[in-house]
Amino acid sequence: MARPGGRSARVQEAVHGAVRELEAEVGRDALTVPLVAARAGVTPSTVYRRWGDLRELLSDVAVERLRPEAPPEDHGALAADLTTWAEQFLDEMTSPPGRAYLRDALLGDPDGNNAGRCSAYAADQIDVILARATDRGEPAPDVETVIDHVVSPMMYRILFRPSPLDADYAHHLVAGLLDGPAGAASDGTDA
Amino acid sequence: MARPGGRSARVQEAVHGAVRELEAEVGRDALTVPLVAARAGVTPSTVYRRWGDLRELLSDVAVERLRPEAPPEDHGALAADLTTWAEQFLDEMTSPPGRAYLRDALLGDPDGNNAGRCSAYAADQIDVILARATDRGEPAPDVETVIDHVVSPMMYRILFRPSPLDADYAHHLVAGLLDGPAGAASDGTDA
DNA sequence: AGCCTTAACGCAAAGACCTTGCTTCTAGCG
DNA sequence: CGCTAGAAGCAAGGTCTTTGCGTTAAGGCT
Repeated sequence: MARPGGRSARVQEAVHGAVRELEAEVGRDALTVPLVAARAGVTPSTVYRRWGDLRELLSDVAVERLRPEAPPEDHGALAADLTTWAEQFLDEMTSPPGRAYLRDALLGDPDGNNAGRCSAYAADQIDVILARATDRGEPAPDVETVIDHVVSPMMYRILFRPSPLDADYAHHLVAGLLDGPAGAASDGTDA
Repeated sequence: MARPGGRSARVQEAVHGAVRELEAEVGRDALTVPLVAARAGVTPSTVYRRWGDLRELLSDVAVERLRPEAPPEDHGALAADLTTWAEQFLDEMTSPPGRAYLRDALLGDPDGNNAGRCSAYAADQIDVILARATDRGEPAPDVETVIDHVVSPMMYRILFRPSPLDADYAHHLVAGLLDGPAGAASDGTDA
């Protein structure tokens, strides 16, 4: 049984905090379970039992850091909202820490739950943007379409390509989506 | 200095072979450096010195397995070639072993070389398909455009989404590219 | 052909990490 | 207030990882 309010929660917070502190102090590559456990004031076996592995622990912490802290900015028009969001998203994810968190989140993730959460964060943000557009009466594409045309290409290039990416690329993708073919209509994409 | 033809090459082949054998015999999760080394007939320290890490070794082996073994099939038309290739690509990558190799390849890859190689494999295959189309006189999109519109969405969903993917999705992506906006014209995408 | 140079491997010891059985603690419940 | 069970502490044992040093062998040179 989960006991969210008790000792378990305190331990989890202490361990997550220890990871964040030590990442800043000694660097991500120098982290070890015994080190984190000592900083958090728990025994290593506690960490191993709860997370099973340093990578899974780092994955948990990384996902926390990838969670957006605020809803996307409202610029009064779909194109501006999407473009700004995509630029900020790309900027965050291409930065060295962003890449590191992304890798960690994907890496220590046997069942894909954390990866799914990352994807859901982006989808939620996009959903807000599209809902605003609909409220304004603007025609808006489907969330899945935005993911296919904007999020996926950025992620693919971040993960697989060494070359750097700039805001122009994000702009180009959004323009290709909105000015393009099925511009504002949903096209029934589904996974 | 690299000494490609000598002992180094034999050791590398023996170790790679040991990984493939043991993956089949005991499963990927049961692999350890000492185990692989013993099977390959080398000492663990050799593996640690050359690869540094079990993950980097697995990454190397995984990239080898992701290399396409033959040029894409020629069906006499761009749409058929791309659709067939995308379907086969998706099928390979969504299979449990495909996902595992993909994860391993991305995972133990500090400088992104292996990820870049994976991306280059796909780009090369697409390049062949597009060159054929051009030779036939068909209008063909840019490689980068195909990557943005077809490869990236598949990869994103494989890596970040738990839901299964079928051939219809690949078909849908190719159709969206060719029937869509810039259908056959290059649009100058670049990383 | 035979020596030289040097990268790469083998060996072995030391240290760090991971696992696991058992005990103790504490939050929630009757 | 006592009970129950999930979670943490403790400690020992085993496995993995690192590292220094000697040896081997591939490639170059005369």
